[in-house]
Amino acid sequence: MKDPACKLTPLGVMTLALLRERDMHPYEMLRLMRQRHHDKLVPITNGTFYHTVARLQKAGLLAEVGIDRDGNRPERTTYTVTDAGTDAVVDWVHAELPRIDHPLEFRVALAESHNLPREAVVDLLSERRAALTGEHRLYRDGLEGARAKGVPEQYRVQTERQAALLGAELTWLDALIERLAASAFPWGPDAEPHHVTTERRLSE
Amino acid sequence: MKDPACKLTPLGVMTLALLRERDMHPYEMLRLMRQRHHDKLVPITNGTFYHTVARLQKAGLLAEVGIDRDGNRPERTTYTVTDAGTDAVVDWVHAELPRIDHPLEFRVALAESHNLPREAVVDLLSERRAALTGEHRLYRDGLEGARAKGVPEQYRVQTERQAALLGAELTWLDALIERLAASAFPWGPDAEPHHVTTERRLSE
DNA sequence: TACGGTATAGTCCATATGGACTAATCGGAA
DNA sequence: TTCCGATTAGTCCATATGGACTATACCGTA
Repeated sequence: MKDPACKLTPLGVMTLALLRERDMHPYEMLRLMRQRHHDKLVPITNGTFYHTVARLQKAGLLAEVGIDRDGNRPERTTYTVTDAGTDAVVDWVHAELPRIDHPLEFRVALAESHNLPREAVVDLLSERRAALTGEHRLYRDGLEGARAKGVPEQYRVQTERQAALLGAELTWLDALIERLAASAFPWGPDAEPHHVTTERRLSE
Repeated sequence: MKDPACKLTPLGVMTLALLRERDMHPYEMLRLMRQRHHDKLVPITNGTFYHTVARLQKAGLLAEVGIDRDGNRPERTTYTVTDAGTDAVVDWVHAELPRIDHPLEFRVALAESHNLPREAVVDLLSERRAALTGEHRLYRDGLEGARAKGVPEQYRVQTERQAALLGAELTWLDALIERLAASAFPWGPDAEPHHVTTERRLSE
């Protein structure tokens, strides 16, 4: 039922999400993403990006809305996101938000989680917290066992780090869920629409 | 000078590192890595793994040492790591340990850092700490600015998480560097050789 | 006016990845 | 004995990725 969204890559999701703000041509999306440092979230290279756009179009998740030409520069095709594309983003976030493998996917899902209603996000993040707690215990037990068995510390540093980071993530997650559930701040695209880009427009 | 090691993938490094323990055939490496949960560190799929071995062999980093046959099952080629392969691991860890982009690569580098002498690791991790501190400040400043500009909290959650995790990593890293520098525990493969696998051997 | 550098807007290709598929053998139950 | 499923040991291919390359237009300077 929620199957067709399975093939989306993180960059694909970010592309669709960007187009929800307004219609754009590919190079403009590239510039925007880089200006907003979204390339810290996901590696964005030219080749991958243009391929992604082509794939999304073939999948019917975005569509051309016009071709304009500025001066004598190459034509630029402007794209818009389709209804299927909007649904795909929502479904993808729904699927990735509770998962604890795929750290990269989670970051993107979290960044786009405002596309879902507050209660859904609280539920999905609680599910994630449960999984994370289990994973944390697994690591701590594993380390305990290794220490007991006399595995030297130099072979455990990586696992110790992982356990420490899992702990930190749990702390952060608990705080977020609590604030979300208590409605400590507004949520949802209707509540506070993404403010329109104030930077100088690209063409003009 | 340290150039030829540049093309190594994380899985390639782990493969070479495994072969430093003893000669093995590919399927045995696969089993061992999975038994040791190295697939939590790096995704390990069949296709990728066998391709990786082939690539390493073509690059001269590992070499066949014999083909045996057990019963009537398919032949298994046993591999060993070459001197070039050993150097490549050391160079790769040297290059990746101080870097703060490439989180996956860092985890592998950390897991294999015992291949380097203690002082080198202290230096490289200190370099990493400096970079990490800068990144952390960047995030905190960015968040400060966003808050000042009135960017709604729902659009900042991902960045807040990143900042929190950076903080946790700094804390962990400081502790590790201090203990390493103070020689709080043994270090280096000569100090405490990796204990020989106690599990039941595969063939026999 | 010639000229070099940067911004625009991509294309192209070698390589890496994931996962479905193959094929033989072994062990145990009916 | 025969059949079923798991284990062993990979192969193969479609797709994704990174990064080098192209080509034009604009802008400031000498």
